[in-house]
Amino acid sequence: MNIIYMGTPDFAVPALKQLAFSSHTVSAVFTQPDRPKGRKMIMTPPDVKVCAQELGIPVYQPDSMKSKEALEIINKYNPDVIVVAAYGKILPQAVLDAPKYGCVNIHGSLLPKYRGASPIQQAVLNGDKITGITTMLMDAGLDTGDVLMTSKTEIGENETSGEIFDRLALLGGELILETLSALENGTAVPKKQDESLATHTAKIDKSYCPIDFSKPATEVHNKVRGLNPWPVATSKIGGKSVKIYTTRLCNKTGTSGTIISIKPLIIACGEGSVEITEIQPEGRKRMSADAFTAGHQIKIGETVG
RNA sequence: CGCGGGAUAGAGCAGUUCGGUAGCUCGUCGGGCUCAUAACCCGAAGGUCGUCGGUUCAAAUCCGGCUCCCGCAA
Repeated sequence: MNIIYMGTPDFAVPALKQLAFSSHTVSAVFTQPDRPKGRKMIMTPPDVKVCAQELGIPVYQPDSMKSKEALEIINKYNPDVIVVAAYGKILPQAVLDAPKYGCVNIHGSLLPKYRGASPIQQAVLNGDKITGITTMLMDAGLDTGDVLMTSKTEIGENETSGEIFDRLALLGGELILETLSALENGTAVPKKQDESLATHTAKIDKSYCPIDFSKPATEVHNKVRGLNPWPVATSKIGGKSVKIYTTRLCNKTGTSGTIISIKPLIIACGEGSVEITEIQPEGRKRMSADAFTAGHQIKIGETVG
């Protein structure tokens, strides 16, 4: 099939590669414009752009898909299907209607659960044991289109959003190939989503970061791994803010929000406690908890947060 | 020139104010204690103090340039 691919971050890269190396043809890639990033606000191209350029595929970065120009570019390529993965822009009806088979979205959850911007993080934050990838025919709503295929995967007790991201990105690449085959062969069966089961996820930002140690340990642990690798859960130790990258559940107990063990570094929560295994103090590099406690004067009973 | 922290032994840190013998916690190695140990005791190795230059009898420390790392904000 003749494909136009739309996607932006690293999550969308594996599927693009799989399609590019398949029997299909990716004739054009749409992605977000380059944006200033980091401390020096250096203009940085999206991961998908970098990948597409390596593959020698033309890249388009329109500010809006609602413009006439964007639609003209799409029509010029006369695509059989548009594949969308974490593109980050709303597609107007004219674009949705442009390809013969419509627009197929690769979404990082088992729809109708977790529609919206941060399905993977929310699954981890909620402590879900299972998640997956859904391919669906896009309609005008936000992730409300008919479901084509799904692929499930388990979430390990200590897995982070980043790890699930990587895994789902690969699964998404496999599933989109199967989905396109099914569409081509006419064996695809679109299923309506059960609206009563639908949930929405908002974009994650840094207001999610501070840890509340009065909450149960499982909730704290889910927050830490759900916000890893970005934006990362935070707290304060000894008056300095720290990022907490990884934790393990621990069954020791004590006054919530206090340090009850130095080696290993354990902090009591509302129920149970968590062992901190990787941490990053302000202005320092990421380090193991052992390294952190070796160089900082931490006392048992000290309050955290 | 958005604000700020940092670079010292394998790791994490102190020492810099006020120049004068290179320190701490941990790890490593050796020995001891112990039924035993990631516990405890004794000992040892390991550092051109990021880099270049300046001041000085003397610089980790004072002055200037450069490189790299990180937090905040976006």
